[in-house]
Amino acid sequence: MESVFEIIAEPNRRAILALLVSNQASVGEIERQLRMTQPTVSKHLRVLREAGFVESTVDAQRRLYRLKPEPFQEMDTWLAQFRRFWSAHVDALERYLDRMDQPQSTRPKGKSSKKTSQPKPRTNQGEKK
Amino acid sequence: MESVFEIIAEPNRRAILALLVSNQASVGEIERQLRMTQPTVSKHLRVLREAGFVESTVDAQRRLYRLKPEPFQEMDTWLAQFRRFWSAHVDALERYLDRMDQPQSTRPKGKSSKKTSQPKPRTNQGEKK
DNA sequence: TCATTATATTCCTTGACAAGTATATACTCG
DNA sequence: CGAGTATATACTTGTCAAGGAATATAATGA
Repeated sequence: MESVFEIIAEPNRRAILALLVSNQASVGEIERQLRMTQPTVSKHLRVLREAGFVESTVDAQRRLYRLKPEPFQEMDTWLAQFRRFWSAHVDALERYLDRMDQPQSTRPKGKSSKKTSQPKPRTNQGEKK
Repeated sequence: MESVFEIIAEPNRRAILALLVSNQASVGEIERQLRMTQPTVSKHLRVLREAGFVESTVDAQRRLYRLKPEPFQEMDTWLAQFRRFWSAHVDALERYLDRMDQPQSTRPKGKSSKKTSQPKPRTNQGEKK
């Protein structure tokens, strides 16, 4: 359980994080809102705390948990290496759809401001099993 | 193995994705570059393919694998709900560091009451929105 | 002090999954 | 055709994490 990716692989932990994004919450509040048992909530919160996703402060007998930003930034950094790739694909899709909108011979107005070069047709190929 | 988050929880799969971001590659190339056994590579590629992270085309006896954008966009969408939160924190940290840079007085002494401290060295890079 | 509330922890069982080994499938070329 | 190459799959095993039940710890208030 070392990486941030393993931490968020667990659905209940993602639910807890999504809950905490709007407000801090106590264990009992999380327990009721997400309909999980109390030990389950506490155990997931421990994992999240040790991974730096949340921190807690004491309020009488309660403990209030709230998000910490660092692991999210780390995920975003990892994702960034793919961002250029996928946005290129989105652009290609946009150009394709733009062209579909136009009658095939004449294309009077350019909606997308990108370049309209089309060097390579997509390899559209089926999968089998 | 349902969600995209479980897929990328596995370090070898993340390595494969990171390798494919620059170029498509055959199973054998992945095997050599990442020093994994061939069945391990094939099995991870199967998982990645079924989850929509990669697609393959046949080139003689080889199969060339390349990335597909959709799951990355899905991750980005999930991450987006936290982005407002963490950028607010980055802004707060920046303001704090800006204030530290000022040689001015008006330094309140003991300010924080209860907080889990988090030592963070400042990496200097000025950026404003 | 005791009772109550809130949370953390321990023990146990179960299931998922990753890797290794062996084998199967598929394509190419002589 | 057979040999060689490239990839996929089957089967087994070890590890590890998630959840349930019970219990421990801690703070509050009477």
